[in-house]
Amino acid sequence: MCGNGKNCIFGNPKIIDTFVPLYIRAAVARFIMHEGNKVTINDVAKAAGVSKGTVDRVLHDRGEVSAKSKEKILKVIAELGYRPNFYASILASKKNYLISCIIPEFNDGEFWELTEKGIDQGKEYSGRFGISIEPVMYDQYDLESFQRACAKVLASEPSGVVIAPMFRNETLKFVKELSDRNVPYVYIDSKLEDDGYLAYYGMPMYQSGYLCADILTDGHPVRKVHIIRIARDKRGLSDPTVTRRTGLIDYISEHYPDCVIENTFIDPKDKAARYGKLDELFRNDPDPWKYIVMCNSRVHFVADYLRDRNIRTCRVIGFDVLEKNLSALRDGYVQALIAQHSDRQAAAAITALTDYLILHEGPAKKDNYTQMDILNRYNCDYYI
Amino acid sequence: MCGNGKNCIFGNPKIIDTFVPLYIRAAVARFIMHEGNKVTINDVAKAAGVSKGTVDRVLHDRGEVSAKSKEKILKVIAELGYRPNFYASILASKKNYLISCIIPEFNDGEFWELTEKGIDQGKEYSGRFGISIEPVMYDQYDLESFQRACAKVLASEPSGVVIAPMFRNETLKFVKELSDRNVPYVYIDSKLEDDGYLAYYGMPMYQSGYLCADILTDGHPVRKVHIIRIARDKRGLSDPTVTRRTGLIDYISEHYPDCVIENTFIDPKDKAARYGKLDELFRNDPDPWKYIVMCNSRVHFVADYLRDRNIRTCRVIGFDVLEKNLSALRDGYVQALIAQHSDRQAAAAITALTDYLILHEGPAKKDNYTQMDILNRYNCDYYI
DNA sequence: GTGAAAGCGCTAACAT
DNA sequence: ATGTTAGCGCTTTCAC
Repeated sequence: MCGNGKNCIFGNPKIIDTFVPLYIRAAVARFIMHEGNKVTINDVAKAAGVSKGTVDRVLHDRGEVSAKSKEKILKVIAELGYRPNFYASILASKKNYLISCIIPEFNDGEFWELTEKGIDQGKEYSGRFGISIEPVMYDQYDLESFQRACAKVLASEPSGVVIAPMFRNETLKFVKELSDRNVPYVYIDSKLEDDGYLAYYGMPMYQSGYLCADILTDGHPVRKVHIIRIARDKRGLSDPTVTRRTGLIDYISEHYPDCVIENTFIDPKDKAARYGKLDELFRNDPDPWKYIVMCNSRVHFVADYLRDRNIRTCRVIGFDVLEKNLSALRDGYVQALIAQHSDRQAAAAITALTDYLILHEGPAKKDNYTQMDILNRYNCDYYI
Repeated sequence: MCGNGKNCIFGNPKIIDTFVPLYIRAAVARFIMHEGNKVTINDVAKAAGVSKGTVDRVLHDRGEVSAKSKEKILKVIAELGYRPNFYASILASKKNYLISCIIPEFNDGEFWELTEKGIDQGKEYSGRFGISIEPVMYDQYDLESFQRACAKVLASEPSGVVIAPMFRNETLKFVKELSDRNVPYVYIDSKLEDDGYLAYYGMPMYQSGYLCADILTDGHPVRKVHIIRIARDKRGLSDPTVTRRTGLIDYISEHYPDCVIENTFIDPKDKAARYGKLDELFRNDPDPWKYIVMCNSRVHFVADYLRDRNIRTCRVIGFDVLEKNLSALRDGYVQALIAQHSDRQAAAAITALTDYLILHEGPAKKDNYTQMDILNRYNCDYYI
């Protein structure tokens, strides 16, 4: 269970840091992996005057070693700049690592589909190192479903967890348990305020709202901005787009202090009601040019309405590369999409965990904000 | 030398395709890599009634096997869905693979620096599989320097080559030689019309020009577009941006048939002359608003001029994320940059070659066009 | 607490 | 042309 063990020398890079002078480490790191003269576990054993078995025991911190031997071995390891050969390790090991990925379930063409693709990409990588991946889905509108997912994951005793959190409190409880068990976890999409995660991969939400507002207004004399929002039937959910909306609103009030912001709530499941709301919006806004934005991935709802009503006097900005959004973009009902590679986020999360488990190396950066991609009809076909 | 050998079963996926029924392959592919019951070389040997040694010989096509045995072994391999365990393979093998990367040399902050970073990323990956990387630079304005680079690479007998071609004819000669030697090669940045490459990673150049024009004009009533170009002292070079310029010009003539396109050539090495040219441009164009574009990565030349002359009545679009370009973007002297992840291109090229050498798997797609990223002051800080 | 030894699946040198 | 065998560096019993 190295990699999780606090005292495992690989799990605790500081130990190596303490012993190995930097100039040696740089050199060692370069060639230890494969070139010629590597230091092997045998060399260490000899130099420390013990057997491989004992070295292996301290390497993986599985006890049954005298303090004296341990100290000696650690010292020799540092002096020689020994690094384990993970081919040999994997070959010889019967271990079966498992990484569980907890994400919302989805229908075809929805946002989380891309994340799942990323999980598959990550699986390909982790698979090479003998690590298997188990996706565990939950209903993002159902707290109990999330709890069940967490319980299931805990029961499977994973070596690492990737999680896209939607329920704040429950997630905090869950990751606390992971921490207690020394199971590393990585946030994707959004993160919480705890500090125990190995890494985070997601979009800078506030900035994405700010950027969105800039693209929406685009220097035009905008007097009113319509934010279309999803009417959520359930409460208690952390709204994943508040921060984005804040960025949007901040930009508007900074650059267009007189501009009015109007919220319209639509029902994703009731087309008639949705159209009613949008009709109302168009009836009440006298301005011939409308500026419309959606802060989530469902801008295709607006596009469908505009297509049906044959309205082309809007500037519409949305988020994410759903197929429906792309076709709205191509047809000119949406002027721009702000996209993110949520597949890469998921893949990066798995890669980070894999490297942590196999190489005992944490990611270079803990918080990784992915780039915000601006898509229009001319570059969207080369996306992904 | 498997992976290069034409008859090596891994080098020739069709052989496997022929023998293994699809439904078996799917199942096998899933678990062969690591889960429990793998088929080993021993199983194959037993089933074929020969020894491991013989199986290994046909696996790597190193001859000295009777046609009969070979046939039998191939059949058994297919039936059993045997796939080699590459940990064991690497562990036991003394082979030293080398991938050479031929790219233009550069100064700090120039375009190719990012490519070099990508090579380092790729190296990290390939390094794990015991493959070393050697970058070989050439002067992109000096044919002989390129020839020397090619000769050097050939002399080092690489197992694979990554190349960013600038000299068409010489490159064609070079890759012909590689093909003859069965050395796989991958193009990055741009590619040639030969067909022997394993993969290509680069930007869709024509489309990038088209996109650029769209961003430049942005719905404004544009009457003249200034293309700033680099005065090249040497001839015989294939201009890497012609195609991009064509895309740009096509867009303009399609959307702004009356718009005039004016070329201005500037000298990258002579600031005074450069400023003279630009002064002239500004003197001769009566329009207070100017539309300026550069099709290469040097738009910072224009930005510097505008900064010095304190001119803010231009819409300027350029390419690529040099530090100088980014600061021009932040300061508002450039309105947008069209960027590409040339680091990822290089890394992907190395990954593709690595997988080809180790796993004997070609890339999913041969031609890989990377996305075109639109950068403005609000999203550029999250790029890379 | 520690050491010895038997593999993991493959490669390659050496016999035959 | 084919079989045998000694490793590659590490993990994991099983003795002591």
